Amino acid sequence: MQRNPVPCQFVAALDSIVGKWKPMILYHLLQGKPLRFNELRRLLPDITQRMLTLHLRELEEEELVKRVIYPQIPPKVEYSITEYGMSLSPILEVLHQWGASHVERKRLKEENNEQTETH
Amino acid sequence: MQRNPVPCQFVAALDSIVGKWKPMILYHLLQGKPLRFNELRRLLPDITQRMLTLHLRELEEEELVKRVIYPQIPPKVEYSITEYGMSLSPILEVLHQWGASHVERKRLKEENNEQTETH
DNA sequence: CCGAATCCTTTAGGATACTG
DNA sequence: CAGTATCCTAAAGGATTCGG
Repeated sequence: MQRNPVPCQFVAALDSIVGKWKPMILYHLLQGKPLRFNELRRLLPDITQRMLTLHLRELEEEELVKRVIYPQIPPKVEYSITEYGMSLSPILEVLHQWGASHVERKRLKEENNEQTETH
Repeated sequence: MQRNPVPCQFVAALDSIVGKWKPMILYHLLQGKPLRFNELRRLLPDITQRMLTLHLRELEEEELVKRVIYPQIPPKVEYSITEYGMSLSPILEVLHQWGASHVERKRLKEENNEQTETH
């Protein structure tokens, strides 16, 4: 996208993670236990079937997530993290850390604002 | 956004970084040298004035970037990374690393595909 | 149970022209 | 030089319905 050879790598990385639900899907799968479609739905209460399918397909496409179909009636499909997907673990870890402190920082700031406003 | 208390921190972090040009703006400012509006434009050849303004305002809003106006004619404005913005450095570092290897991985895969197809 | 298909809304981003 | 203001397009995401 960008001529500049260095920063464009950020974009490549972010493309794999960005998507409204992708970090959360990866987070849950990184716990190690394979999850079925409806298990993921329950873990992500607000996601629609369509978005879950779309995001899982994209993650599968990039080989971050593996899809295993058990030929049964009723059908059973399990999603799990791939070995390559595990390499995202440090990224999500550091994102999570920073995000938590960022949220806390914002919260503290709001508190201060309220106090100075009411006095 | 999400009830689940843990993964939503990712979103908070990503919101600060995501945006077509934000990682690159941050990357350039993290070099340490304050940059003027048009200097940033030159570093990001394809960005429009509008998008540069918008993204800078958002980064400023989150106190990741500092804006200093020198009251002169012609006007001079300098953008620099804040101390808080520097805390993003490890994140961008790890994203950059992973992104680079991800791109390389894809490239190798394409190469293999071409070879097996032509034979 | 695990989706695909269709249609619709919202948001991000871009093109262009103008200004103190 | 460093922006605003307007208008427009494309892409992401959501709602709903249908099917093996």
